[in-house]
Amino acid sequence: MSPQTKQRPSDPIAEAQRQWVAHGWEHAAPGMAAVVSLVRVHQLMMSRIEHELKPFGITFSRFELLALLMFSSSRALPMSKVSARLQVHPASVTNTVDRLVNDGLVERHPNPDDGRGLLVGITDQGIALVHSAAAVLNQVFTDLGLDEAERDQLTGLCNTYRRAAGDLTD
Amino acid sequence: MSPQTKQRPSDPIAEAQRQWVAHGWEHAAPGMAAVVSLVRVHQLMMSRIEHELKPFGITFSRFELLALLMFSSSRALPMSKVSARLQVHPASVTNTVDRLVNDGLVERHPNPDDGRGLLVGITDQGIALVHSAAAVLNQVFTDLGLDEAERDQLTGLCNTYRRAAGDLTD
DNA sequence: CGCATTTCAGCCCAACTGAGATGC
DNA sequence: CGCATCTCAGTTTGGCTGAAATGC
Repeated sequence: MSPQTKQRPSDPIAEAQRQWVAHGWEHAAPGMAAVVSLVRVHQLMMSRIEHELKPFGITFSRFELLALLMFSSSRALPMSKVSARLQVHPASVTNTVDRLVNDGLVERHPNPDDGRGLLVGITDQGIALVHSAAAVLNQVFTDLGLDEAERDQLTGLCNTYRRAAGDLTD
Repeated sequence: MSPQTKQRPSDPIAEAQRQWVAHGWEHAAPGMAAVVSLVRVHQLMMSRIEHELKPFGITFSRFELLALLMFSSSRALPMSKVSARLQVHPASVTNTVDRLVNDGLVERHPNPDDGRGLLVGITDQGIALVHSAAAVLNQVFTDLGLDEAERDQLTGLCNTYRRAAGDLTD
């Protein structure tokens, strides 16, 4: 490679913003930067979390489902409630539950209150796994790389966005 | 369904945070809330963006690739550079480029400077598509639902996180 | 020679759609 | 009856790995 070809890594997002401005889209450039930055942070966080969870043989979405069940009063919930709480498509819940059943972490039971539905319950093995996985994840959550004020500011801005998007009942 | 069963939608994230505290993980609860909130905002933003792009027959990652090419001096880049700039795996770039070639939006050319490599160049059709799609997306970027100060604060916090994660060359 | 570039086959995961079975 | 719940089959997307082809 020729000299100068190996340029400084320089932030791809800052570079994109510069191009946006150069192209006459300066009014949209800061919004674009905000979106792409958030996408990037999401990617960094998720890959960190998935990396930590790998030894446990679960993904973050599976962890979320297990944690949800563990915290419900009877350690079991109807599929429909799981879908609503995790805000994922019912067919995706079926899919995730299938995998967790395969690994012996949850079980399906008939719902005594509604013959159409099923309950998903977490097994003892699932409970044990959530505990060890949570120990590791809580470590990550506790040391995000932001101080407490910044972390709460971030949460607050997310809430502002969610409210504007109609994701919160004001 | 019995009365009271149809509860207020109440924020699933706030609920999770309550459970975290109730379970003795109060030190990690705010970090958990920050992460899950950001994941949720990412989901909301992406589904909004993908919805806007649907009429154009492209996804956000394809849009990013097209925009990158359009802004490069010769409207073409080596695969390796695309991979570095978009921070995606080389095999994923091959995949995305395949689809774009299929739709006539980009073309592969031999790289005159390096016989091993290929250049991906955007076609006239690709340029036209980026222009119309950008018009719609810039609309979204301009009106995110945050005011300018909040939007820039969000970008700033993302940068702080990225720096802590080693994603920026300090 | 060792190294870089790119593709390819193959895998996993998550999401969605549309159809159907079952029971309220 | 219409409606809700859930599964199932099939498609799309993206991301990754490991091996091979090519040329520096």
